[in-house]
Amino acid sequence: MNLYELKAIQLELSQKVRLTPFSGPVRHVAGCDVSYNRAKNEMTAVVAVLEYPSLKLIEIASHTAMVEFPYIPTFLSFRELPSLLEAFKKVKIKPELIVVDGQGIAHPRKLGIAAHFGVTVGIPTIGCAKSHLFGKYVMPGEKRGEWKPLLDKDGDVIGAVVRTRDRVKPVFISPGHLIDVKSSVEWILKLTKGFKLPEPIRFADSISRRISHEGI
DNA sequence: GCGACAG
DNA sequence: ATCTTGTCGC
Repeated sequence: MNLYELKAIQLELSQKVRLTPFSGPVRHVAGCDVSYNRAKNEMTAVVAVLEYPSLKLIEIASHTAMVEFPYIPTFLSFRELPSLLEAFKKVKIKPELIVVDGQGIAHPRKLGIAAHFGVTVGIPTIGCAKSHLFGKYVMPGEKRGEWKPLLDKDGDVIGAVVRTRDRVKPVFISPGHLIDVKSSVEWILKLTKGFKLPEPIRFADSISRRISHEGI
C-alpha cells in the first residue's frame, strides 16, 4: 500500500459521508482518543462513554497495540483507526453521538479520522481537533460560543473554529458523518464544561494517557 | 519550487 | 503525539 492507494481509499470512503442536521435524542455520548508509549512503541486507544446530559463517565473501553504505521499528515486514520475500532468493539453501551480527537471532513480529501470512523461504524461523529490542518478561516471573537466558518478552496463551509472558553485558543470542529456543521458546533458547546476541550475528549485523553504510561 | 502539515 | 519546570493569571 502506497500513499496513492491510500488516497484513493479516502476519496472513495468520503463519498459515503452524509451531512445532515442532528438534534438527538442523545442518552449517551462517547469520546475517542489515542495516546502513545514511545519506549514500548505502543499506542492505547480509548473510548469513553458518558451519560447525557449529566456528562458523567459510565463506561471505558480500551485497546493497546504496537504502532505499525507512521504519522503522516492527512493519513492519521491509517495509524490510529484500527486500534480505535478494536476499543469500540468492546463498548457495551452504544452511544448515539461520538466525538473523535481530530478532523472530520476538514481534510484535503474530506476524510479526517472522525469521518473515517463515522462511515465505518455508521454512527454520528464530530471531529474535534486542537489545531488546524485544512481550510481557510479568520479568528473568532474571544468569548466562549463565538465561532467562524472553516472554508475549503471553493468557499464551501467544511467546519468551524470555535471558542469553547473565554480567551483560550479555539478548537477546530468539523462534522464526521451523519451530522452537519451547525449541529456539530451546537453539540460541542453543549459538551464543553469549563475547559477548552469537550468532556468526552477530556476523559478519553486522560484515561488513554494513564493506561499507556502506567499500564492501569 | 515553497510553505503547511490533525496526532 | 511526546519530551519537560517553573510560572503567570484567574
